[in-house]
Amino acid sequence: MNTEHRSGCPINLSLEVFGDRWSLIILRDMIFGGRRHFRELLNGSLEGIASNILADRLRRLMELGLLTKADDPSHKQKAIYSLTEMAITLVPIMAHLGAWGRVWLPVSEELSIRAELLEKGGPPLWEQFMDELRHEHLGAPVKTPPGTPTVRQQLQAAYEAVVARKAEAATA
Amino acid sequence: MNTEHRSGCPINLSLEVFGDRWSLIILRDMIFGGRRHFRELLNGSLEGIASNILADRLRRLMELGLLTKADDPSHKQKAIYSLTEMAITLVPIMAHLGAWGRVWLPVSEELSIRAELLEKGGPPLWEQFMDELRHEHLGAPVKTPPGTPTVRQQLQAAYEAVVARKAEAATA
DNA sequence: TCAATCCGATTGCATTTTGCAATCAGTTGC
DNA sequence: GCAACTGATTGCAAAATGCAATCGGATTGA
Repeated sequence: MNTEHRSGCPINLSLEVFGDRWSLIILRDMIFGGRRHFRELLNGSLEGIASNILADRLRRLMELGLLTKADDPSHKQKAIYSLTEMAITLVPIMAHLGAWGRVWLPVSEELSIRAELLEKGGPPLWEQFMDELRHEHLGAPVKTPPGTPTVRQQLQAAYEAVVARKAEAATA
Repeated sequence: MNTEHRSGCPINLSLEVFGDRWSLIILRDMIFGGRRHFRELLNGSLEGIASNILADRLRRLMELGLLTKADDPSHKQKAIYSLTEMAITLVPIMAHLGAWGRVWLPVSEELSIRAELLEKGGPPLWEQFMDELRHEHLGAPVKTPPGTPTVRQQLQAAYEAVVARKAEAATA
């Protein structure tokens, strides 16, 4: 990892981590899309990341301590990427960024419903989501009662409801 | 302004605004450093931005609606840059970014004291700061009682106290 | 008056980063 | 055996960045 920094300012250092057009997109897809494999990130990305950029950013995010990589026991060539605690604690920042974008930028309705729910849920919902991510990626024990729908499931259901409603409105 | 977007996702759109190494640095210096002129931003920047990059980013931030530019009545050549409401509402994101960076990145003590105070102050302090910025940049009426120290003054005083303490410790 | 300084930029140029398409060698399922 | 899929790598053109020098106009100080 490169240890030369422009300054010791927290905002500058954060920007040295995320100050590009792809790193946060990859983390978004892992956090909200549940993606763990190279191909899932490559083909599932709405924005169409190139494979060389994806490989470079995954390597860089590992060097920075935001991701780890492990072998997939089911496939000798597959790698599973996991979020570290450092990356999981970005959830509140993602929520704020989404909320800000929803107010000021030309977001699409179906893609902003998740941001809306996250905003309305506030810190308690973010904490629940972070616990779920710790379970998925770090093997931490689950804290929510069994049977509780996961935050990602709730967000996904809301997204699909909007898509279905818009499809119905279009055919009606 | 370019209206082609990679996707309508709020996080992606936010990244299209801030996904570079300088835009947020400029906004940070305007918000926390109170800088309004080209030269102040050019020479005051800890990270050493180049003048052509600064000119390009100021133009871009104006196109995006985050800044406005006006003539300085005291100097026919000077331009005054002002934050818009869109930029002022970034304060909570700045606070979160600073808090995250303080935990996970090699920040310097004197440059992270502001982030620490902003974090401890929480949303009420952010709101007070945003009101002050609305007064400075948008001409909005002040809401705090007269005589109350401004948030920027509080942050600056804390910064200087750390610098003074470290200087004393170094000579002792 | 007049030179020095400051103002917001602009220019030229070398380096670095990015985006895109094609390709790679090993693994898997059939 | 063989096509499809795995995580990447390579080559190359285009764009962004970094740096130093410079611009014409405005202001300042002697």
